[in-house]
Amino acid sequence: MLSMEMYPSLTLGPQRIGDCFYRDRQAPAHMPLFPPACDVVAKALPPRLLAPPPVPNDPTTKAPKDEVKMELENASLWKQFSSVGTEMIITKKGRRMFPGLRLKLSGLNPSLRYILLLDIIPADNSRYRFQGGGWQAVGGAEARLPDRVFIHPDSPATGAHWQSRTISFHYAKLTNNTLDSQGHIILHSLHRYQPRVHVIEARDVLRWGGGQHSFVFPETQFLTVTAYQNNKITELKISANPFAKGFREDGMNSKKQRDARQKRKISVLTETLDIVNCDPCDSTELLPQPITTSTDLQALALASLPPLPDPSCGFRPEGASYQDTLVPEQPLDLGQAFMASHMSDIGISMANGMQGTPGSEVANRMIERSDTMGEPAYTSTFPAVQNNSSSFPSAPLPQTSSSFSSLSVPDSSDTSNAQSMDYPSILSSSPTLSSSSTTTTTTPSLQQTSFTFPTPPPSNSSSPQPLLSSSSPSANHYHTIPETIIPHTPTAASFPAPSSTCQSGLQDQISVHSLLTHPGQPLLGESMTCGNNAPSDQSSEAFIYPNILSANPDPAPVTAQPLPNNNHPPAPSLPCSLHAHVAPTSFAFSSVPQHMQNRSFSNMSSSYAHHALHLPNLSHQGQASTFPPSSFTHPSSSFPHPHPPFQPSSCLAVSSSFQQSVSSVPSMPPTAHPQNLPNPATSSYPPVEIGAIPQFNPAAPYRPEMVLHHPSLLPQLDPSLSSNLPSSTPPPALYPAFPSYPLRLCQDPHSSLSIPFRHLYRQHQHGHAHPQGSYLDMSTRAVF
DNA sequence: TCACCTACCACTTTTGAATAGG
DNA sequence: ACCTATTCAAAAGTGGTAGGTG
Repeated sequence: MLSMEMYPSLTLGPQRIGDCFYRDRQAPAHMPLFPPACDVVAKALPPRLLAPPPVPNDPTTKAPKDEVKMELENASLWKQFSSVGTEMIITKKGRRMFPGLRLKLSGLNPSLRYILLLDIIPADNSRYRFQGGGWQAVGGAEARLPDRVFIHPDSPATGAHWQSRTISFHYAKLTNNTLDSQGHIILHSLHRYQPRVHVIEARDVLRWGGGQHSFVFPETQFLTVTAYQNNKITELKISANPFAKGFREDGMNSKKQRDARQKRKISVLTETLDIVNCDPCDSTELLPQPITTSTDLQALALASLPPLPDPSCGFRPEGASYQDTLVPEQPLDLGQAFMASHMSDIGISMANGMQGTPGSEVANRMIERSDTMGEPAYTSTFPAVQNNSSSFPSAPLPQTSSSFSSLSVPDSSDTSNAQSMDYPSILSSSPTLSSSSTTTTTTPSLQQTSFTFPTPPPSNSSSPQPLLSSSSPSANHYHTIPETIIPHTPTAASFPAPSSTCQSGLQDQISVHSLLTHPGQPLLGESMTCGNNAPSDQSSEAFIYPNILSANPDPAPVTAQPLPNNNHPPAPSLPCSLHAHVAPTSFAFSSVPQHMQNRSFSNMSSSYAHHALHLPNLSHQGQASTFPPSSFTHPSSSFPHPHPPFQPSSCLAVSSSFQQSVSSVPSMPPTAHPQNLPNPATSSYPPVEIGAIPQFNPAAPYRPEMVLHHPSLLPQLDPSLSSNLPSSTPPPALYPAFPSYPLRLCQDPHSSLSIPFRHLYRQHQHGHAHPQGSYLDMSTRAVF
């Protein structure tokens, strides 16, 4: 509604998800979601991003911009996961993220309209494998995939709208299908990623506004998997995700229940067999054996189960193997109770012939409870997180644990803090809990420009640590990338923690930028520590998700305030910011013509359509080599330091303009190695780009007029419009775009921005829009 | 042989249409 | 006739798991 009012011209205004969905359904699937138009969009976007309009004189925007803050509402939940090593399932059809990103925005101008985008960039250039209870880098990352951005379904909406509610990106889906046509965010399995949220001011519905802010929450980093590797993660997901309720101890789909069902089946079969066959053979084989243990029973049952009883004999030796697989763990996991439950179950089934008797259920539950209670592992493990015991036993992290433990600052006050928290209790809380816990908000780390945050770690809060613990360590500081950017050496590191350390100022700055831009690097962590001494522990290789929870307590909402890129370069960090900007800018859309910058989005409505805009590799990769895991600072190492442990809660504030963060990375040619990044001068990214940065370049090619009056978008929705765009003239790229996805830009400034939205709109109308949000494909693939 | 991916299962939650009541 | 509340069924989201693939 609101949106509608706000954007009268847009018939589709910000709709409810349901509405979008409905439309989608209505629309025949015949339309490809990402028609060429998407490319256009992508093309259009980047440029704009790169050079956000200065809008210096606009009083209305200024104040707010500076204070734009974003908090991660469910930070505590994220921290719980990150302490163990967050894993996200990706499937061909697309899988939602859990936990989802629940954010609180503040500092926006209530009257201005903003677009919220979510993109996910590689956190480093490695591929991982779960070994020895931990994640370890085992090689280089795979080729980049098309960068897609998920547009929050409410976009565009006023600052008042965004600030009046919790912003959730839970509708965004992740897929490993490189040919995905649904617009889901495409990721590689077994890679580490960092979600980013961008707030873009849309002064006019049609154009990008001057303000762009990017936020990164280190604790939201995750590894993509097609099947969970870490049992602790599975437990956390089950306990916190309502949809997985069935897998909880008391759920009907719990291991126990499933086993019980299986047993029942078996028992039924066995009974049947007994009855039917009454064959001595069967009886002797099955029954005689004392069903002392559930396992035995199962084994027996299983053995007989699959193939119907052989006339000759129901029991099959081979079955043993089968049973082994099934049974073995139960005792371990569940303990006696479990076994008992089985026994009871069996007994009942045997006696009654079946299941489901209430009594048995109750008994089971009782048992289960006792199991839970008794099960130390779960609780202990969690809490232990901080300790070595950590979830990531693996390896190399040796000290990490110790270091982490030290880090973990027990903030008594901070209950939210995972560390202090009782894991079990946490678990018990369901999703909602998350929300509650979520109350603890974390602020994003500044990515680019602003490094204002050296705020001391809030003590309270939640906190803690992000996966990146490594990165986190420097919470307060924005680490820039370590001076020495070491080529990534995948093998060594187990989750390479992003190096938190930033050593040199310049580099730091750069690194910061690179963080954003470069996936390769641990975004956050590194950038966080700018300048400080953060120890860079390159050794960090070892662990990825340190158990740390967090040490830092600081709740405080250290809200990251992204610096408005536009107008004000963060003074303090200026140098850094510059680099950061520069690099990014230059590279990202170097090719993009400036005029592009001015593009407006014609139809925001389109966003509803759920399209994905492909931004040419915004985030990705470039990085890869840049930050070798080794380079990452290991949190553990860092801990000892003076720096307060990174606070997860505090995010990196990336105030930077969206463009920077976004653009920079993507554009990096694969070839361009991170190594290059660090040094601006040397870097492949020409300084020239700097000018492009609005903040720095007042004269930036921002042309308000173009943007301002946008004719109603609807009229332009016509698909044909896209054709109008100057198609792409591929702007000369300063930096070769990622090979796979060459960036093509639109020449026509006027149309360019609008196109994306038009496209979106159109898709929405006709394509398979995503009910829950739009996706922008930032990369222009030949495919499209 | 192993690591990884896919499809399917059973379960739960969410969503929207249909219906009933005021 | 209109609006609101309730009910129900379908759709979608979950992790587990067997089987397939390279």
